Amino acid sequence: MDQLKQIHAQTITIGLARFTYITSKLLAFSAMSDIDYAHTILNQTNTPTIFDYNSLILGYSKTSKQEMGILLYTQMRNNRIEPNARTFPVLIKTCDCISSLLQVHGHVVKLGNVFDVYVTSSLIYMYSNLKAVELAIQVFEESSYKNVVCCTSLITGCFNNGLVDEACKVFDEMPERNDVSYSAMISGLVRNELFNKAFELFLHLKQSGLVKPNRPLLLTILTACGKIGALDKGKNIHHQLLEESFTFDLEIDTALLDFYAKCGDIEKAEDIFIKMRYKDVATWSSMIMGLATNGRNESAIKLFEEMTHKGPVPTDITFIAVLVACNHKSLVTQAWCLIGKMFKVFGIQPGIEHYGCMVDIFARSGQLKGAEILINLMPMEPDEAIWGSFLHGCLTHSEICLGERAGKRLIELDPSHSGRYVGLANMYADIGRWENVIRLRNMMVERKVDNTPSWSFIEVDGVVHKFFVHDQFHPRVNDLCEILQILNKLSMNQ
DNA sequence: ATAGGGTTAG
Repeated sequence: MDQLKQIHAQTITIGLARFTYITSKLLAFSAMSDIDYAHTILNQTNTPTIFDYNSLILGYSKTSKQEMGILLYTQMRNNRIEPNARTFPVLIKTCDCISSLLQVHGHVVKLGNVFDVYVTSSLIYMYSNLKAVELAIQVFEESSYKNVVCCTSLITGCFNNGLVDEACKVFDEMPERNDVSYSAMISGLVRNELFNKAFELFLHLKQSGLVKPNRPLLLTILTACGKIGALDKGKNIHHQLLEESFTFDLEIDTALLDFYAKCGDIEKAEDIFIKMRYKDVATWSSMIMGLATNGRNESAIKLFEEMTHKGPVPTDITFIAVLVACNHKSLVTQAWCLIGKMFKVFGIQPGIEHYGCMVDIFARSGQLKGAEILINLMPMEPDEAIWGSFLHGCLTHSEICLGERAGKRLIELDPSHSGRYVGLANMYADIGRWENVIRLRNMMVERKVDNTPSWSFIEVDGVVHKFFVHDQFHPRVNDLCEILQILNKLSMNQ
């Protein structure tokens, strides 16, 4: 950037600045790294062109000052500079609410001659980004020319708004696919927890050799392996990353660290952490969470303290990680202090996960009253996890009345929610009040509550095995039950 | 002569 400033100074000294394309080139270049400097160049230009505005709006679209896009567009039009087709893809990217996007979309339609496939794909991307996926679909359907980018935009948009079937349909029907569209498809499946489908498609891609898996795709697959604990599969990706000689950078190293930690190889994760030259807040958070979920709670808390002294500024996610460690050690006061510190020192508003951790800590340690007060005080609607912690705490500390009251109130609040019946029923079952369990089950049938059961899974030799509660479908269910009994006995004797 | 869209780690 300093060099760029020198060049800029020189163009002014030797009089080159009057050649507008030289100044424009400087502006475009600096808009990528120093937006304020780029804006100064625009302000110093006597007759800014459409090139200058387009470059500057693009620059702002990549910063947090999104609102500058519309502002510059207005200023540009006041200066009687007409926008062209290249103005809109970048302007659309700076729209931070649906009303400004609708307004910009209106301008595109009104001008007519600026509507092209770049504008279409940007509109699809931005409408779905702002949670208006129906409008994205509408733009897509009304467009006469749909290229691979438009289709990919819509696939991502559908996936991010829960429209899984629609995303698959667009992918199946698109005439041409490249590495980015495969990447979008597979990462969308992973985000929607359709891991088997994602791995199937990845395998198909590798075997067919249609397109080469790119860096984002390999990172997505690695993350998916971590989420389902697929150690061997993930190790393969690790090797592939080495073979592809992608430069091992912050993102890849952090993804690897997180993957090994999630698969239980905490030593390997620590090894990567220690060897990393550049670590950012995601790296630290990942390591703290890895230690906490692997039972190394003291180390997690120690690492967090080290981070506050000489590491990057923690985020909301870092605090979740250290709260998990506190939870495992029943450090009620310390957890409470951390949440206070998070808000007062770091200005981070507690989210539902932070409240969730705290309720769980209270409930586990038997402070059910504290947990109840917190649930009533929290500014958002408590979710399943929070009520689950509370009910479980009521049960383990024999606070049956409190649990019963909470469970009943929950069902009244949302009679169509199966989890609320199941939570209370599980509590009755554990204390042997079977008549109440049966009553709740009947109530669910009468009220036609959708009761899709929960499930868990494990990957063995590349196959994901899925289990429901009391599921007897697995071919080796007897062996599995026998092993479970042995494990239960072992943990009882400890 | 200069300016545009889709996939990516906690």
